[in-house]
Amino acid sequence: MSRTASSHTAATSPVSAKPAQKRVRRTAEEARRLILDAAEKRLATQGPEGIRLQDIARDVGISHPAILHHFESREGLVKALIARTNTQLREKLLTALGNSGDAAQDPIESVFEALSDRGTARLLAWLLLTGRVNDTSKGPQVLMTEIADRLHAHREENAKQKGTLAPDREDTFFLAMLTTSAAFGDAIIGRYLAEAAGLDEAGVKRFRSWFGKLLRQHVERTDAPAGDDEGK
Amino acid sequence: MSRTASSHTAATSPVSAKPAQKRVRRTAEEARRLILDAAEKRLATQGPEGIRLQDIARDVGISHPAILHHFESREGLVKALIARTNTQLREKLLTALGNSGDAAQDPIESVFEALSDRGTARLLAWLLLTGRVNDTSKGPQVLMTEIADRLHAHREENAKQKGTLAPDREDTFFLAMLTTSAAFGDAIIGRYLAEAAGLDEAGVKRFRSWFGKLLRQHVERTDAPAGDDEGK
DNA sequence: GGTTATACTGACATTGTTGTCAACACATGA
DNA sequence: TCATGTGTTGACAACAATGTCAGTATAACC
Repeated sequence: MSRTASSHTAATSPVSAKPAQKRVRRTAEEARRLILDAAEKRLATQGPEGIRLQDIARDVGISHPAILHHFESREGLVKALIARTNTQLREKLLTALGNSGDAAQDPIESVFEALSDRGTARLLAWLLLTGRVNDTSKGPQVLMTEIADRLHAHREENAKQKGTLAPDREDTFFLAMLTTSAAFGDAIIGRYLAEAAGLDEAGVKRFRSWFGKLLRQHVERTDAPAGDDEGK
Repeated sequence: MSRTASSHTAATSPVSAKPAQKRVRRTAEEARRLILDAAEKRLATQGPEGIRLQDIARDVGISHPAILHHFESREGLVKALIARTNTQLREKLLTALGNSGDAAQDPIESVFEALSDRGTARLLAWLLLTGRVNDTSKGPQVLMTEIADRLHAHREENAKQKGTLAPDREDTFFLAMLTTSAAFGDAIIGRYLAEAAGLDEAGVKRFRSWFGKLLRQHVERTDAPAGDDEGK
């Protein structure tokens, strides 16, 4: 209640010698970037409870009100982090899939790569688990449909060229769904599974190409002219 | 500092009329079960931040110190929850896979079923994301290897009966890893993916059997005598 | 050099959450 | 009916986390 407002101004008077007041001042953009980087790292390593303003502030080397200055609130920081992660993922995936000309040598591994890089999937998994996706941006699920659409167009074109039957649209969606699910699951439990199975890094890589090959074989067979065992 | 210890004992004296003190008293086991149920529900819907003693206590209809009485600390509650979830999952999976005689009609769907039931995978995903698995029990990754071992034994036996080549051990592990990863990922993002793809409940079911078929075809081809395109 | 805008800080308020403690109430058995 | 064990509670302590605020320091522009 009784506000002792004098404490601050009183302390400003030259009590002792502390004139070396070198304060770092960044541009707002730079500061936001650094804060988001630190938050992302904390989140990826420690989970949601790792996003604490004080800790992040210490990581960056600022005081925690500075974070509030740039992001309004903790929730604002989280939303900004979601937005940035989504756009980053989008760019990564789209360039990885669409840039390399036609067939995008191995889409599956690209997806895994993009998601495992920096723990993006872990981060997104958290956002999905806390149900904070519908709010800000459209989220990864929309990205998945975009990619599925591209893939399907590609398959249809191939079919037309070869004169074979166009594949079922749902089949392509299932492919995309499986890949996305597997990538997310891999981000969460992959580490433990590999460890339990006694796989080293090369083994994990083998697993991914095994998966890629599995899907490729499926596509080849499904898109083949003689769809003999399609019905069963 | 100065403890006003009198407040409580003083209030006990008959100030007004409140003799209707009906207090519910459960067995310790029952109380623990109810508390774990409530915690599980909170965790599945709201994430780790949803495990708050006060909230859980309100859900059960008790006071929060009662929880501490049964579980020592919040962390103790979490560990008990992990342990229970693991054993439940273990029982569910093992009965689903091993009980139905020989081939366990469709192991993949059983795994999905077991993991999606009650949000078990969501719960485990949390525990994995927060890195709280190595502590208490062995966790789902060990369970995966057990299942993989069973599956591999089954495949080897089949191969011996048919006189074909025994499949690569790693192939079976990859099958198990993919299934586990996909199931976990599905638990997290499956809802959103299905929504984005415009799938209803029947569509989700189709997806799962599509996946099951994909794996079955792979097994059939890999275990076939003529391994012609195995190398590529 | 002075003015302005704003990134930034220290101290504090506020709120929420875990954990402690003494006492209470219900069940069981003597 | 009394004694004992223990499930249960309200009040409080201790601590941590977010958010507020007045005021400071730095960069840019005049």
